[in-house]
Amino acid sequence: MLRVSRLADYATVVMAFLAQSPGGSRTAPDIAAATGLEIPTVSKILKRLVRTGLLQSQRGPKGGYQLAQQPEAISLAVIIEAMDDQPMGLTRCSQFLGLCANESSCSVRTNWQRISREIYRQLSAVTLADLVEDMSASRQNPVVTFVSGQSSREGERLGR
Amino acid sequence: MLRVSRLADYATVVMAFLAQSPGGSRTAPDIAAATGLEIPTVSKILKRLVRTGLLQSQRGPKGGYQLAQQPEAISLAVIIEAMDDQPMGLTRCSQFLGLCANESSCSVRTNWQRISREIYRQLSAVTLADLVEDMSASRQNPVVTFVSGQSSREGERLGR
DNA sequence: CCATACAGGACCGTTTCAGTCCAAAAAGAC
DNA sequence: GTCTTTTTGGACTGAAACGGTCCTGTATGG
Repeated sequence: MLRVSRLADYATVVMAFLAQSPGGSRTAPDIAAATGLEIPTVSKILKRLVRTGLLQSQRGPKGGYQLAQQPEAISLAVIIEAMDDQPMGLTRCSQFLGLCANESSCSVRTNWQRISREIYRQLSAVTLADLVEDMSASRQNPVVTFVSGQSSREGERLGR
Repeated sequence: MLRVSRLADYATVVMAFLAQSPGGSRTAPDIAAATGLEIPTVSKILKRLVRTGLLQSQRGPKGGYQLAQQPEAISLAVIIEAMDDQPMGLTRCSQFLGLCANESSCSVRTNWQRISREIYRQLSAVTLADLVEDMSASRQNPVVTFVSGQSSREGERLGR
């Protein structure tokens, strides 16, 4: 199984809503109503997004949340990362050291690290603007290459 | 958080061991000893790998497990998939229908589906042979383009 | 001064996953 | 033919992680 946590999933929905909503800040209850999520849950997500600098907040009446940057400047990777404090990595032994005896000689581990890094790069190449964009509509100029673009352009080979 | 389940992680190690071990089958206790995992755990993993056709098994004395195909023909994606019965997908709403009210109009959901598909493709491009290969040694001919290769060659644009 | 809204942290409940065990069947060996 | 070795399938258990909730405090504007 390979999966994004539910909180990270929700976070992308929340961010997408804020990206689409017109200028000015939205309150947590507003966002909850719009996304169909519970207020405490949305609130928790919003707090983390503020702490990591993805959102700006304003207290008091007329307060609320808004994007700290343009949708084009916010990547999926940072949104996902904002939801957890652990370092990014698909497998445990590629995240933490000292879990396995034959760590030093394990080619699987080092290769998993490369793969994790590559997938992270892919997620970094997708922006909030991409996520909001309705891809179902046929377009004349498919400029955005989305996930696959970045690495191919640079001819990356997993760090070799 | 984006992570592979621990069982899937172990499965890659088990498969890597079998790929590296000389011809003939290995018993579950053998594999457990070699990988440092518990016998029941390894056994559970082996059963699933057999059921999905990645391994061949032989009962009785002189029995054991061995790869059903060449390491070059087994991808990371199928190993990971073998460990769970759920359909592949990074987010819930991209896996199952009917979880969200505004499913039909949600661009986030459809875009997540594309991203999931793309990452699946990346994992399909990595074979067991790649995983076993020691990448730390400097090589003269870096032919294997690993994760990033496949999609760039085909100029994929997430299904557009 | 009061109402509104965010901030931070603590806390609990539940699901999910990893891990274990047991009875059964198959396949050689003697 | 029987005994031993090994896989098979399922059920069961324990624990940890995660999602979700709540409470107290602080800032802001009317």
